[in-house]
Amino acid sequence: MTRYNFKTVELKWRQRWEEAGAFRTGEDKDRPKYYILEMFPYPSGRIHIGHVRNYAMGDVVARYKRACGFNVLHPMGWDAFGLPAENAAMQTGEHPRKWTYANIEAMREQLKSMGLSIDWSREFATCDPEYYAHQQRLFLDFWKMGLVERRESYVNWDPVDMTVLANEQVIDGKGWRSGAPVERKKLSQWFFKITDKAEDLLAALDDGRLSGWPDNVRLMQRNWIGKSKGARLKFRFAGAAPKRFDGIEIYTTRPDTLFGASFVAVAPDHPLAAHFAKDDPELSVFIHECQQTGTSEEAIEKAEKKGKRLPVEVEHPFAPGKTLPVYVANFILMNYGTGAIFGCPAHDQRDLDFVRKYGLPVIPVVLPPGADPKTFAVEDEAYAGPGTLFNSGFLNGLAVEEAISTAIKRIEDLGLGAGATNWRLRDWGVSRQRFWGCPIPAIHCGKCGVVPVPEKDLPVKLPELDASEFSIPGNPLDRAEGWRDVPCPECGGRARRETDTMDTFVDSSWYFARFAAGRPDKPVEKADADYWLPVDQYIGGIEHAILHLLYARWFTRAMKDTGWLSAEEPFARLFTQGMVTHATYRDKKGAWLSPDEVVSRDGKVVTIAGEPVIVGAIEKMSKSKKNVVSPERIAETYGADAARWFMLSDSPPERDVEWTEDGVAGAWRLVQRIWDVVEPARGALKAHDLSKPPAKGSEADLYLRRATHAAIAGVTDDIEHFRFNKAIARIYEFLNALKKAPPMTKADGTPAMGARAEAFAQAEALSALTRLIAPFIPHLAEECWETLGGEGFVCDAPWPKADPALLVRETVTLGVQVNGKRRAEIEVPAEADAKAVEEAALSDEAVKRHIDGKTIRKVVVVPGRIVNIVAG
RNA sequence: GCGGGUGUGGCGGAACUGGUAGACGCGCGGGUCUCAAAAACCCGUUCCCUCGGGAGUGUCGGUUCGAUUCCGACCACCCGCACCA
Repeated sequence: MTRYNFKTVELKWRQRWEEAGAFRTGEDKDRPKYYILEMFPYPSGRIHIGHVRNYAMGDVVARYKRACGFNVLHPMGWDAFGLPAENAAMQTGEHPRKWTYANIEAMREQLKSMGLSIDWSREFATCDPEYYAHQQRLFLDFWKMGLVERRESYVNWDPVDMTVLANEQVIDGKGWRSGAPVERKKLSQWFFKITDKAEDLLAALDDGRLSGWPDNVRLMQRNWIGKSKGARLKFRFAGAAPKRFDGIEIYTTRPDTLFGASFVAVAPDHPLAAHFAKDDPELSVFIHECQQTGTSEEAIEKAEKKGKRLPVEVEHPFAPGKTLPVYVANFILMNYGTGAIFGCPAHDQRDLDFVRKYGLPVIPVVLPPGADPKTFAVEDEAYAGPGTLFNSGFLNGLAVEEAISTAIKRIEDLGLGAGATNWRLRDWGVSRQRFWGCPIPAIHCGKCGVVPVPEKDLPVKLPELDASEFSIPGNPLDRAEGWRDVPCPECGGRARRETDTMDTFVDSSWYFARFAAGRPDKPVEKADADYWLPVDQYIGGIEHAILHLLYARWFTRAMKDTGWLSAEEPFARLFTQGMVTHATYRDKKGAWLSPDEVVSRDGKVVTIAGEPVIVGAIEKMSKSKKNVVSPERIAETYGADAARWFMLSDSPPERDVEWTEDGVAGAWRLVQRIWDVVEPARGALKAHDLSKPPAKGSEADLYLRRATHAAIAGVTDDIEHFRFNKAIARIYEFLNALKKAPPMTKADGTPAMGARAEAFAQAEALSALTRLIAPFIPHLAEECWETLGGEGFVCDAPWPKADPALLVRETVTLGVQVNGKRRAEIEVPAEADAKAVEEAALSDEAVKRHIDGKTIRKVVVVPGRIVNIVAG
C-alpha cells in the first residue's frame, strides 16, 4: 500500500487541469446554463481562511453542476480599486497600481493552489482600464437617461481618509474603514438616483423575483429602503410669516393624531432655523452643538431631547384659532421627510419626552380598546397602539386607520397638503475625492457647465503620477495639472476634468455581467448577458447584505433601462456564508498570542516555552487579536483538499465555523482513509461495466449496493440544498459502510476472496465514492479516479445516479412505544399491514413486560415509522 | 426601543411534513501494534443507576396516542436597524 502524498498529487492534477483547459466555459448555448459566482475579493495580497470557505462552497456547487451536465460559468476577478492601495503608496512610496497588480499576482497563485474549478480566461481587475472604460460608458448612458444627477449636499466627510462616505459607510457616526468620527461638509456631488427605483427595489423583495434569497437579507433591504406612508402638511404661520417662508411643511405617518398636537419642530439644519439663527447667537450656538453631536457620542445624546423655541407660532390646521409653538429640536433629522414634524406627545414617546421637559400639554386622542375616555391619561409612556379617536372633532369615533384616511382627505380639501409616501433610502452619492478609483467622465467648463466626456474620448485613464504624490493629503488628481486641464469638448475653451472618482461599490455593481458577457468594444454583449444572467447562485458574506447587493440590484435596472441587459435582478439565488472564527489567546501580561505561538500540553494551553496562556473567546479572525491562521501554512501541512474538506464539514454553511487544528487534522485523516480504501482496488473500473449489475450477488453485495445508492441520493440532495456539512457526514457514513463490507462476490457470483477490484458492488461503491467526493476534494478524487481506471477526468465524469430500487428497504425497524415511551424495537416487512405490525409489537417480550396487567386502550401504527401502545 | 434569529452530549452539530433524540466529526476512555512513544487501526462514549430501569433537547405551562418539532409565557445569547416623525 502506498501512502498518499498530497503535495505531489495536488500539484499534478492542477497542472493537468490547466493543460487540458478543463474549466474553460463552453460556448455550447444549447445546454442549460449555470452561473455560479462568489463575491470577488479585494486584492489585499493574501487570501485568508474566509476566502477558502467562500470559494470552497462555490467550487462544490460549480463542480457538482458541471457533473450534472450544466454549462457552468465560474469566473474570478478582483475588486481592485480602493483606499488600501493609496495608503500603501503613502507608506511604501509604491504606486497604487504596482502594489495592486503585485497583490493580484500573489493572490491568484494562492487561489489556484486551492484547486478551484475557475475559468481564469475571464479574469479581470476593476482597475484595468479595459474594465473601467466601460464603466465610464455606462455612467454616460445613465447620465443621458437621467439616472445620474449632480447636486450640492452635505456629505459625511472622513477626516482621516479625506473622503466622502455614503450613509451606509458611516457606522455609529464613524467611518467604516478609518473608524474616525465623521464630519459634515457641503460639496457638489454626483448621485445615482436609486430612489427612483425604490418602489421596484422594494416590490421585488416580496413578489417572487428574489425568492431564492434568505429572508433575513430581504428583511434588511426592506428596512433599509424604509417605505412609510403618511401625509405632507403645511402649517401656516399665525401672524406675520418670516421672509420667504409661507409655512412649515411637515411629514407625518399619523395625521389622525393632529388634534393631539402640542408643538411643531424643525431640524437644526432646517432653513427656518438658519433664518432665525442669523439674529440669535444663542440659537446659533445650539444649532452648532446639534451638528457637532449629530454624528457622534450618540449614546449620550440619544437619551436627551433638547430644543430651542423660535419666535413664531403656527395655526392648527383643524382647529381654527388654535396656535402651536415652534421649536428647533435636536431629534429631528433634516434628511428624513421634510425635516420638520408636529409633535403629539400622547402618542409618540420622543414627543412625550420633549414636552415633559418644556411643559407643553399632553392631549390623548387615541383611546385604547376598553379604556374609559374620562380616566384615560398618558403619564410616562406614549400610547402607540390601536384604538378609537376622541378629543378630535370630526375624527371622533373613528378607528386609527379610518381616521388617518379621513384626516388626509381633510388636509387635501383644505389645500394644505396631501397623502405622501416617504423613503428612508437616499440617493447614492458616488463621488470620492480619491485617486485610486474610476474617473468620472465629466468636464467642467466655465461657459458650458458640466459636460460629459465624449464617448470617443473614453476611457478617461488615471494619469501616471509620481509615487511621492500619494504622501500628500488630499486627492492627487486635483493637483495633476497636465491631466486635469483640458479643452471643453463643446466650446473648446479652457476647462477642467472632474477630479472625483467613483465609489468602489460602483465597480462591483456590474462585474458579474462583465464576466458573463464582456467584449473589448462594449461593456456587455446583450445576447451573452441574456444567456447567462441572472447569476444562478451568488455566494458571499452577510456584511454585504445591504450595500453591495442593493447597488448591484439598482445597477441591473439601470443597465436594463439603457438597453444593455434584459435581466430584472442580478442574483437569482443568494447564499450568505458564516465567518471563520478562532479561539483567542493572551499571555499573562495580556498581549495577544497567535495560534502558532501556543501549544496544547497535558490538556492545558501553554506557550511553546511553557508559559501559561489565557484562552479567550472564539471570535472572528482578525489581525488585531492575532487569531488568524494562514491558508498557506495549512495547505503546506495538510493540503488544499483537507483544508477545503474541513471548512465545509463542521458547521452548516450559513453559520460561523470555528477553525481548529484538530478539525483540519481530522480532515487530513479522511483523505488518507479514502486513499487506503481505493488504492487496493486499482483498476476496478476497468474490470466491470457498471451499467450492468450482475443478477447474482450475496447479501453483502446487496448491503453495500444499498449503502452506495443511499449515499448518492443523500449527498445529491444535500448539495442541492447547500447542506455541505450533512453531505460530508453521509460520505463518512458511506466510507464506514464500505470499510466494514464483508467479502463480496464477483460478477459471476463466485466469491471475490476480498480482492476489491474483483467485486462489482465494491467497484460500483468506489466509483460512486470518487465522484461524490470530487466536488469537495477534487485532487484526491482525480487520483482515485485514475487509480481505479476511470476514463478522462473525474471532473468531467457524470454525477452518479441513485437506483430507486435500491433505496427501498425490504424490512424496516420500528420503534415500539408504550404510552409514548420507547420500549422495544421490532423488525417487520416494509409493506406489512397495520394489523401484522400491531401483532408483532404486542408479542415482543419487552413490550409484554410493560403492558403486563394493563388494559390496552389503543394502538397507533404509523407505517414505516412507529407503533405506540396506549395502555392503562 | 423596533425587527429578526438561535438555545440539543465535554465540543461542532444531525433528526424529512408531529413519529426510535444525539447521525457524522472532534475530544475523551479502553484496546491492538511497539522496547517505548507518536502515527495508524479497532471498540466504547447523553446523564444517573441497585443492570431492571429512571431522567433528558434553555425554563414553565398547553395541544396530542406521541413534541427538539406546534401554541402561550418567561429566561439567555446573537444579528440587523435605530431619535425615520
